[in-house]
Amino acid sequence: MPELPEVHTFITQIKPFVLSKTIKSFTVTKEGLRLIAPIDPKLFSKEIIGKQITDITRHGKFIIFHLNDGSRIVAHLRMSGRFIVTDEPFEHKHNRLQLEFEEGGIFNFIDIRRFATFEYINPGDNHKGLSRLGPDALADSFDSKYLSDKLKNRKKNIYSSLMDQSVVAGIGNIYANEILHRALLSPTLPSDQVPLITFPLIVDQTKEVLNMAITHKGTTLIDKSYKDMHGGYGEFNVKLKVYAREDEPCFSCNAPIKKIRIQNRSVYYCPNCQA
DNA sequence: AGGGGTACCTGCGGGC
DNA sequence: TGCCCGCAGGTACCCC
Repeated sequence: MPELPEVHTFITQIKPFVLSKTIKSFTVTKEGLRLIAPIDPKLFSKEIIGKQITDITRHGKFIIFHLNDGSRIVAHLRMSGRFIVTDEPFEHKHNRLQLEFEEGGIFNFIDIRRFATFEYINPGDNHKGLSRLGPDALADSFDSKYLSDKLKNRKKNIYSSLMDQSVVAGIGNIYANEILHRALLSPTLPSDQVPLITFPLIVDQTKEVLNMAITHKGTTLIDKSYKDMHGGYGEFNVKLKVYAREDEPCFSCNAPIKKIRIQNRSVYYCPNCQA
């Protein structure tokens, strides 16, 4: 499940094969239609063919392909999306859409569950999802003053606040669990009751966990749903301290890790360390 | 306004 | 073996 570090890894891996290349053709399968906007493949093609990809950036988990006329393609991998760039057509049951380049190479967007998105945005136009985002979790503007101001009147629990993309962009379930463990905070603590002195720790641990995960090319869980572009697995799972460790001993205090449900998601924490 | 619930999908593992 | 159920979870959108 791609969160910020996995998204970052995909961008880094495809950049050398995609940057400054010109789009020659666009194809989408019938099942891939629900990913794209505009949904008419002919219209989509018309908007992007002949344009050059000048940059690929990221805000939270959104991926932005910048085209040379100021237009953009905004993509989101959601739970199961991934990118693979190949020399030849890539046969895969869940290969939903492809961009072929004049200079050679094919960009493939694989997505088993078809929750991912791939949207063309005209120059100067807004993207709804992007415009709702708070600062990127790795941006300098995400600091303890920002976070404490943002949360001081929120009654919702701290776990939900960290997962709220309009508060901070890029944190998903796995890393929210890990960040709270390292900041010694109970996931159920109301945001407005987080001690002021703890905010620098939350911010520091957020950046440390995410940067560490980037170094390890992301997290691959037992179900192996995440692979990088070369089919490699992320290696951060060996560093996970609470996520998916129900009943296993806490590495700090040996107490069994507890699993609870918040907002219909599995949340893991040490009831002793994170009191 | 803001919070809660649910839909969107597919694969997989567990229980019977 | 096979079927059914629940789980995985990011975001949009509905409703109250």
